[in-house]
Amino acid sequence: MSKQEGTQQLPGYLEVTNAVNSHTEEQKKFQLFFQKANVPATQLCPVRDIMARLSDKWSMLVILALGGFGTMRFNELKHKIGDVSQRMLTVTLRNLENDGLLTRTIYPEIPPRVEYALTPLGHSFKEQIAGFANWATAHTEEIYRKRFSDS
Amino acid sequence: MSKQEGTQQLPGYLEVTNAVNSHTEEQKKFQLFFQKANVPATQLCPVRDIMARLSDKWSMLVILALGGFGTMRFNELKHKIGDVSQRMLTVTLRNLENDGLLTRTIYPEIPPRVEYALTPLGHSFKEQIAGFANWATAHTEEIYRKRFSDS
DNA sequence: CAGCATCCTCAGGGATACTG
DNA sequence: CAGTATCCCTGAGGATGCTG
Repeated sequence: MSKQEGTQQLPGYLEVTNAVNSHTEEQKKFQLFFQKANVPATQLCPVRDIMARLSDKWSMLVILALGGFGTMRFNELKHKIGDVSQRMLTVTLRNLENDGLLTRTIYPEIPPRVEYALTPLGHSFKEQIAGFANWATAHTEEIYRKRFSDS
Repeated sequence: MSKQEGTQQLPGYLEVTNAVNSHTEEQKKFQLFFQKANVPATQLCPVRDIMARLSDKWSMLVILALGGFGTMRFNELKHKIGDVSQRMLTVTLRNLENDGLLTRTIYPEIPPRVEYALTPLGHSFKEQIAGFANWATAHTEEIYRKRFSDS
C-alpha cells in the first residue's frame, strides 16, 4: 500500500502488477508457477495441459489401477473401473499412451490380447497422484464439513 | 504367469482379481488409493471430487495467483488471469470459498470492495499444486516429444 | 477380445446485458 | 466495483451396434 522503491506513479486504480520484487522466496516461486500456467490458451501450456490430462476422471483411475495391480488387459481394466464406458476407456488409454505414460502391447493371437502397463514415466506420475490422494483424504472431513454447512 | 501359492484354479479367461495378496507394499498402497477413488459416482468421493476441483482450469490459476501475490480483489484477479470470463471467475471463487480454500471479505464501502485470500487449507493445497507443477515442467519435454512424434 | 463408428445428450463455460 | 441473470454453443462423454 505504501510507496515502494522501484514503483513509479501508479495509475490510481491499477495496482502493483509489476512487483516482481516479491516479499518472500515462497511467493516468488508461486509467481513463477502462475506465469507458467497462465498462458493465453491459444498456445500449448505444459502445466495446464498435463494438469488436464492427469486431472481427468479416468486417467487417474487407470494410472492407479495399473499402479496397484500391474499389467492388465483391456477388459480387466474395464471391469476394475466399474463405471467407465468402453469408449472413454479407449480414449483415455490412447491419450496416456501418446504421452508415454503407459505401453500398449498387442499379442497377435485369437482371440486378441492387449496388455497395458505403466512406463517409468507413468510410475513417476503415479507418485504425484499418490501425493494428491494423500492430501485429499487427509483433508476430506475438513472440506466436506465446510462445504455442507453452508446455506 | 506361473502358478503362485494361494491361487486357486483360475476360470481360464478371468484373472486374479481377488489377489489382495499383492506383491509389494508399494502396490498395496495404490490398490488402496484405487479403491478409494473408484466409487460408483453416485456417492461422493473425496479423491475424485477434490481432484476435480484442483483439476479445473481456473481453480488452479486462482490458487496460484493468490499464493504468489497474496490477497487480491475481484478485478485484480480478473486482470491477472487474462482469459477468464467474469462468470467463471465468480463460480470458481464461490466453489473454492465453499470448500474453505479461500476467504471472501466484503468491505461495505462505495464503490464496494471484496478481497480474496487463501486460508491455511488453501495454502496447503497450493503446495500440492506446486508439487504437480514441478513434475509437469520437469517432464514436459519428454511428454511433448513423445506426443508429437506419433503418427 | 478389443476395439471403431455413430448418434445423441447435457453440462461447462463464453458473451452480453443489467444491478446494488 | 463486484457481481447476478440469460442466452447460447461447443464438446466431453454415454449408449448402441458393428468388425478384425
